Amino acid sequence: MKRVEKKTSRAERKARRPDEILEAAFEEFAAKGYAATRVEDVASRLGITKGTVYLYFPTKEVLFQEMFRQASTSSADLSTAIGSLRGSCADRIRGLLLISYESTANDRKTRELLRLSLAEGTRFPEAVDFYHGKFIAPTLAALTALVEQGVKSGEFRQDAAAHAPDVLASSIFHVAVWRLMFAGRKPIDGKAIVEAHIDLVMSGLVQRSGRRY
Amino acid sequence: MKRVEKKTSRAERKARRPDEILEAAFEEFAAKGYAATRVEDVASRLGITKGTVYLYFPTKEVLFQEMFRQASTSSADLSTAIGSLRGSCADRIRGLLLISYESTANDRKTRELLRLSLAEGTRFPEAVDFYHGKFIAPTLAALTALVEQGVKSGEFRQDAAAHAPDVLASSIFHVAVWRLMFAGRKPIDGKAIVEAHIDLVMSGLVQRSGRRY
Amino acid sequence: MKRVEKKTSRAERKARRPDEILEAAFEEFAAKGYAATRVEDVASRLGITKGTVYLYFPTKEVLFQEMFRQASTSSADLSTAIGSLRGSCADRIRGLLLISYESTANDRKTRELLRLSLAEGTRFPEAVDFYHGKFIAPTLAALTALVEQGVKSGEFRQDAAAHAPDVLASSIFHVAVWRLMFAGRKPIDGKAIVEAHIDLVMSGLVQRSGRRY
Amino acid sequence: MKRVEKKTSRAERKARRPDEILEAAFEEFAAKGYAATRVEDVASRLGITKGTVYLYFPTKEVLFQEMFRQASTSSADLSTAIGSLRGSCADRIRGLLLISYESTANDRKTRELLRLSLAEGTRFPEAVDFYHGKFIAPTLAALTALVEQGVKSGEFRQDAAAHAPDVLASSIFHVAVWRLMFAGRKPIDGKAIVEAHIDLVMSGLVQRSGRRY
DNA sequence: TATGAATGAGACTTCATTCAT
DNA sequence: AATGAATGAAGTCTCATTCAT
Repeated sequence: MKRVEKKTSRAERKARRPDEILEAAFEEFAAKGYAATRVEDVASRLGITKGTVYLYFPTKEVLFQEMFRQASTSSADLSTAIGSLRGSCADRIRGLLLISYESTANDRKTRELLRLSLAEGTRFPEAVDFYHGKFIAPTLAALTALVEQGVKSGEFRQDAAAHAPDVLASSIFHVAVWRLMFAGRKPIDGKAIVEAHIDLVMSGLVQRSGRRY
Repeated sequence: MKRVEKKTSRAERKARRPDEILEAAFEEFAAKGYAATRVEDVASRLGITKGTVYLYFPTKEVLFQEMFRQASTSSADLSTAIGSLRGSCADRIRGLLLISYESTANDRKTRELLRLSLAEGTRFPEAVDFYHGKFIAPTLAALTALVEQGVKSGEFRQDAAAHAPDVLASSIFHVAVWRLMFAGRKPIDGKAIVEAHIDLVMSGLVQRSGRRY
Repeated sequence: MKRVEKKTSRAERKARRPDEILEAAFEEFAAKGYAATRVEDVASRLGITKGTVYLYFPTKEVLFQEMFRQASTSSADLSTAIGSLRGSCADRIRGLLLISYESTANDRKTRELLRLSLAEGTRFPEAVDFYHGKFIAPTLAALTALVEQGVKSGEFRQDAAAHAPDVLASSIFHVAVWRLMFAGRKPIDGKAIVEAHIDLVMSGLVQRSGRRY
Repeated sequence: MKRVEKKTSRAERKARRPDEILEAAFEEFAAKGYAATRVEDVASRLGITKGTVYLYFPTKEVLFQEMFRQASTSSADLSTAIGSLRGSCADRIRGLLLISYESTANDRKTRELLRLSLAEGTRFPEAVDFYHGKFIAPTLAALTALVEQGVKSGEFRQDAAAHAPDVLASSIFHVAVWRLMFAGRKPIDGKAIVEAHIDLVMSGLVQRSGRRY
């Protein structure tokens, strides 16, 4: 294959190779799934040959696993963002969900990892564990903590504590799944939905003098 | 292969064959995805051979498409159930969502169709269209109608009309996706979550004298 | 591939396939060694394709092992022949060695198995065990028994008992190795050598009248 | 790769490289055969890389051929040793066979060259010629000369002259092949066998007093 | 109708060889 | 001189599809 950039030194190229390959692998696996992706397709994306891919990753399986690991890790760290939230529990929940939306439903990479988790979970259970540990668990844990705090402080209804975290998180999945299914064919305003969801759920969550619907 | 049931006549068997095969195909495709499923795996499930499958379906692709079509169609018809709802808009929405939950998130078959839509959508866009037409569109359309009616009648907040249908449907996606990802490994009480979700969103949706949180 | 014989029924063909393939595998492996033989070469010999070979043998390794096993087993059974020997110990030893010569050094198949044992013994230790069990052990065991008997009866020298079996068997290895190395390029009269060897070992090279050399 | 010996000068190292490589190649080819040996395996033995091997040998084939040539040549020169034999023909034959045993059956390197000759003879006929020219031909030629001389002088039987050289040499092949096949798994006392063989061939297995068997 | 032997295209993986550094 | 990244031909094995029985 032809040299793309003359300036890049061999050492630099070599240092970047694994990440480049992982990146290309992400694109291919996300687009076609594990089984339907050929190692050569991954290589072609970079203008290299399949042999070169095998220089860095011993098998297609490992390539997939490393790709998933890297893609999960390269995304913005939720925990950090979660730590910087301020305000009332309601405020913090809103902030948390918006962060979570941005990193999970609105971020193409994370969205595709969700697809891969669903599609390849049988063959790669660790991928699902990764996804859970990186995206789902932190959000739910933080939501649970905030909801409990809100209940304790009397800010939230007592009875809602049990399922509120799942309820709160659901619009994020909704938007993510929608986009995975319909790509650009049926566009939705994800942020507006998530905000409306927060708004509506919060109205219900917050203690009120009046009675229910 | 040995005859499984002696009583079934040849003609009966023959008449059922296509459906049996589609059923077996569903199981295999759901478990392994399109590319990783072998036509022989499908046949083995029925104790027949590859060749017989090709007697009824010309290619693996067609087998997948027919399987998807049949699996979508065999499920309970949402529209009928929707038509039988009675009561206030809130009541009918609650009823609708519970029906939708049962047929979408709580029904293994429909859940796996969601997985396949996400996993194979690139290769089989019609599958996605099917899924949308059969499960998503009817629910959203009915929700939209009910919300609009509720807004008109003053039962619901005006401003929430725009995104309420998506918000209301979210927990169903949430539960469906959760179960697809974690199977039995992280069980959730789907119905309770959906009900809590309805409860909380309704509290927010319903017109109230008091102010917001 | 074209049908070679119209008369052969499918079932007959199928029944013979494994042995045919093993036979072809023997020829290829013997000629080129394990690593240098392609499964396709084996198939081509029969006018079939590699896929067919994999219908009967799961891997090239198994093909080799089965081939070796079959080739060892298909050869004439030494033990039977050994049992039918009659006469003095010397007569029986002569008879035994001639049988052994015929089946080991003079039989192309067995000879090639010796080559494969030597060439592929590292990768296939069971092959060596097979060869030993089928060709070497029976001959040496019978020789040992006959020599012991001859020593007991006073027919043979006492002091020679220890190594006589190995000494007696030597010329067979000699002829076998020679033919493996030089094929037709340096022909030898194997039988004459083995007979001369028997003769000399029995009676001695040195002139009879006087004392030893 | 790290420098193995600090004291060795660059020039010295360079001068030795070809031989080092051939030595490493010998070990690898002997252990795995030509086709199963990777050039990189050879390099690794020396702590160098593939590329370096190609600096000295243009192809794997040439590497094998040069290795075989060098390994054959590096062994003790039979002809010299043969020339220094003294005594009766029987004595000289005994001496010759013991020398031949030491250099052929008892010397690991020569033994492995025999294996390679048998295993790779098809692909490398020159290897076989080398082996013959270096180890077999000199021994047989000397044996032939000695036997002829012994027959002429009346020391040996007339009738045995024709095949005696082959007969005399056979125990050496026997021991060599045995060791190649069974390595340490079935140890034999090679020298004792060769000596017993010489003894028996010279004097005969059969008791001396009477006539032949 | 059903079988399953056979095919052959195609995918993964290996490795001899090259060559820029 | 030495490296080792890169190539690409080649080999093992799989599997959708065909077709004679």
